[in-house]
Amino acid sequence: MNRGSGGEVPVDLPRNYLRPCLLLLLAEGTSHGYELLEQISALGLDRVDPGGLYRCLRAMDQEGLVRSAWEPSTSGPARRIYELTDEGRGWLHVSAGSLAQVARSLAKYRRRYQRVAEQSVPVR
Amino acid sequence: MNRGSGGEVPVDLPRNYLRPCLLLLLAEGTSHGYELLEQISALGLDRVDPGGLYRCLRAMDQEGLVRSAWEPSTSGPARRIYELTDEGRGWLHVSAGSLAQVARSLAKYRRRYQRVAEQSVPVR
DNA sequence: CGTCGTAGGTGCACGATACACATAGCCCAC
DNA sequence: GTGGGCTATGTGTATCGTGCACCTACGACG
Repeated sequence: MNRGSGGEVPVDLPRNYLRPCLLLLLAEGTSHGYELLEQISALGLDRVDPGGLYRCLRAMDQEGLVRSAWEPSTSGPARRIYELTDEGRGWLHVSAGSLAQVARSLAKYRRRYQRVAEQSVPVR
Repeated sequence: MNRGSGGEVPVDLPRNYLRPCLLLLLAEGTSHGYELLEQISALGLDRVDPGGLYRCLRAMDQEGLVRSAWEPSTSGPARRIYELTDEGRGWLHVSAGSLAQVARSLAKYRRRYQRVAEQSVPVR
């Protein structure tokens, strides 16, 4: 629902989807922001805003979901590497359950949508 | 999310989920705000804010996705009944496709989550 | 030198959401 | 007939997530 032309409808992922995605990637192994930025597109997020990603990581750091440390690099700027904490792992489980609930809701929507779609767009 | 206590993780439905839900309900038949408010919980939305719902309906009215008319009532206050337009029906189809894409993304997340969950929470 | 790729970050504005509150009509009980 | 409850539709406002633009810094390469 972008202004004006009734054209493209963006994919409208769940709110806060970035957080569980980052937690999941960090559950697979420690990493740093730039790398996560590249990996995250594999989860359906597309054109992730780097600023938002770094902000999200720092927020989770302050909340204790992740731990961070600077890692100097010989070739290029230093990286801040992130590691999942136990609390973050707990949060990951909870939000995975929450996302499963969202998926159930979407399935319910789909079933109901298909009923009305059959009538307005009959099989050919 | 809620600052401080890593407590409740709300279900975080897709952004703008209200719109496609209302369009779907209206595709099943004309209705008015109050009734939609009661029906919408069946789609997974829970504790929907009435104000937001009415605002959403009026916005869709202005955008031409729905048509509205006042219907006087013998028992109780008048209702504004909403009817889906052709444009709204088109929007419904598009957003249903978009939601399907979200569902695919969530499925991808789930598969990947289960891989890491198997390791940290082994089967018992 | 400039510029490209890596890496991390801020500022700001907009839109969706959440929460509180307002209004008005009808009906029933007291 | 007054007060409260249900139906029905809204407004006002704060908050928060998101998107876009922009900035800094380091190393390497030509």
